[in-house]
Amino acid sequence: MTMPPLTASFVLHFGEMGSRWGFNRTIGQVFALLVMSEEALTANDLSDSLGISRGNVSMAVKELQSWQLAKVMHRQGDRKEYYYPAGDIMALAIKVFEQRRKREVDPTLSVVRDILMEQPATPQDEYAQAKVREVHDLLESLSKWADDLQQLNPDSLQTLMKLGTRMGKVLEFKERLFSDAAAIEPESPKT
Amino acid sequence: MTMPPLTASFVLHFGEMGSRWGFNRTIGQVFALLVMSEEALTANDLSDSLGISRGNVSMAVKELQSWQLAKVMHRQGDRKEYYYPAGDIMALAIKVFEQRRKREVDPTLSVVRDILMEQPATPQDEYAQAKVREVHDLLESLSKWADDLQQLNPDSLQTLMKLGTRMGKVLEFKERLFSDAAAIEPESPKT
DNA sequence: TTAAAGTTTCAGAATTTTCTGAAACTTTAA
DNA sequence: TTAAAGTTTCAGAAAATTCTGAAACTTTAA
Repeated sequence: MTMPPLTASFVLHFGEMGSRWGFNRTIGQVFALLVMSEEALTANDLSDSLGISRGNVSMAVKELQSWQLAKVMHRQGDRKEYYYPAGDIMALAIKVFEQRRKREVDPTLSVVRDILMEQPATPQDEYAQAKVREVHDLLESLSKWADDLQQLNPDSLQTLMKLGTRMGKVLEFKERLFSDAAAIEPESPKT
Repeated sequence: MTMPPLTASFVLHFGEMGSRWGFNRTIGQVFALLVMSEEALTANDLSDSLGISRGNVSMAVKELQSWQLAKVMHRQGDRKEYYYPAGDIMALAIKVFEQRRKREVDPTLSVVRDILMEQPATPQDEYAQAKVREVHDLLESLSKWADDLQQLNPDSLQTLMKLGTRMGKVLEFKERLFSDAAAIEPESPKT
């Protein structure tokens, strides 16, 4: 089984990008090939098309299933497992995001929380802890925001992205109002 | 020069996370240490504190400067270079995002565009190209959105993140209106 | 039961990435 | 000029990651 040319170039590129996207070359290639294929593929199809070992394919599909990016199906009277992508492009992208946050943000958030529980031992530690708190606050709001966005259905997400700049305009206007108010009543108590 | 304990644990963690965040352990550690330090640090400070070679530090600070995450300063009557973080936590986070997009999304967008220029050679290629187009559209709106967000000043960003869920509610409401309208006038021409 | 058809595992090989440290280079000032 | 104080480079060593392929395992059906 050999890949049609356009598929091949996409698959190869996705393999190269794999490591930047948090998975390795093989996983990237397998994922891309599943997405590009109209039909579900067997482990042997993948192994042949990509020229990688059967064992490697096995690890890759396992990993993709753990990322919830691929699923398995069976065909009538056929014992082989057929792999296919777990949803449309949008759904897959959302899952990749979700997983990356889990791997990239959550562990840091947890370490950062532990550090904030500690008693600072030196003045430098006090400074460090203040910085860690900033990191904590930022990661936490980021994380919450991502949660919120993920609750949205894919269509709302699309809408939101299209909204883009206009959203920014609204916010800036709102903030200008606030700072004007502060300038007018400079001696009002801080709340 | 030895790091105070809280700093040390943060720095070590950041080193471990380094690779997931798109840079290696050393770069992660150097960056974290710069952020945690009240004073700017010399290459030797970094090398001593982190227990890594002078050459490695040199590469790391170079890389951090190329990411625009660190800057150099000099002190009166002192030839050494002193490194410090290029902005507050929020500004640094924004830069990390920007850089990651540049490294993770832009190359794919470019490959994807090339593929869309090609003439599909087989029916499979046609299917593949349709999928690639979906990927393209998604990446492009994502990229545009990120651009828009980056234009915002840090305070607006904070506000936006805090807005979180409520934003989603608004959008869902808006969409409900749309689909209701469609249900009421099912035979109206599509525009 | 047995064997055929398939999947998974994992030790070690291959590859890739990172790190060291010595040598080369640069800058400053005497 | 020269040398001291510093920085950078890069070949090869070390470490980490990925991949292979043979053996072990599982499932199904005759």
